[in-house]
Amino acid sequence: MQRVDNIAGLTLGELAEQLSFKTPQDLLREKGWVGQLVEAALGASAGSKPIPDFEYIGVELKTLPISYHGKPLETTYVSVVPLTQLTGLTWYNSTVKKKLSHVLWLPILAERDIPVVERVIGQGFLWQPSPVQEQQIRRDWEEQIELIATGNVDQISGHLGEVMQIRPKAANAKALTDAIGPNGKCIQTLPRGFYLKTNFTQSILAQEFSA
DNA sequence: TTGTGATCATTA
DNA sequence: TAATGATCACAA
Repeated sequence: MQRVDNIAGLTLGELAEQLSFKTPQDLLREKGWVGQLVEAALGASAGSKPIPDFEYIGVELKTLPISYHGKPLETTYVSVVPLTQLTGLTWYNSTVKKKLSHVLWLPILAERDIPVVERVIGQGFLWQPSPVQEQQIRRDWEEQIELIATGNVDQISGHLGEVMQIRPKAANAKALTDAIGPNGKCIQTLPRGFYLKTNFTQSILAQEFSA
């Protein structure tokens, strides 16, 4: 958290310079650049391993792009959605519960008209879901996992879910993976991810900064 | 191919 | 203009 406090208020350009990162003109081709930068700054065990960013303390790091008014500009990716081998899968052993059990949120003032180099790092904070918040996420998870388990993955769209939705998460629309189809047969479908809706992350920010 | 980091950009 | 569906880079 000392590191978090130390980078609060810095622009992405300033932090990039400190770490010898080259700031891109835009994020068109480097959508994960900001996340990689703050991982390096905060000492997260980088890489694409399926473990928490800070594996020894079980904390997940999430940057959160916000508008001038402090509203989240994007949904927040949580994890890949399991589409097969769902037997025995419960909320309690789900990747979503694990990932969201402890999160370090790092707001970034990232309005689209601000050049990447001038975007400002906000005050990061640790968060754990309240009982109510966990119930909201759990309901969305169980409802949508049920659809997948019963072979109705293709009926899922981003409209579902009160606070967490399922959307494509793939290299492109041609990427396919195995899933359960009607009649229990194996079908090919787009890989999906769980995303926290902006209304939910906004409430987390409100909870943190209103107090 | 799947998982990590996400944002882009068209649609509703 | 917000939200959904599409997409980008890199590592293992």
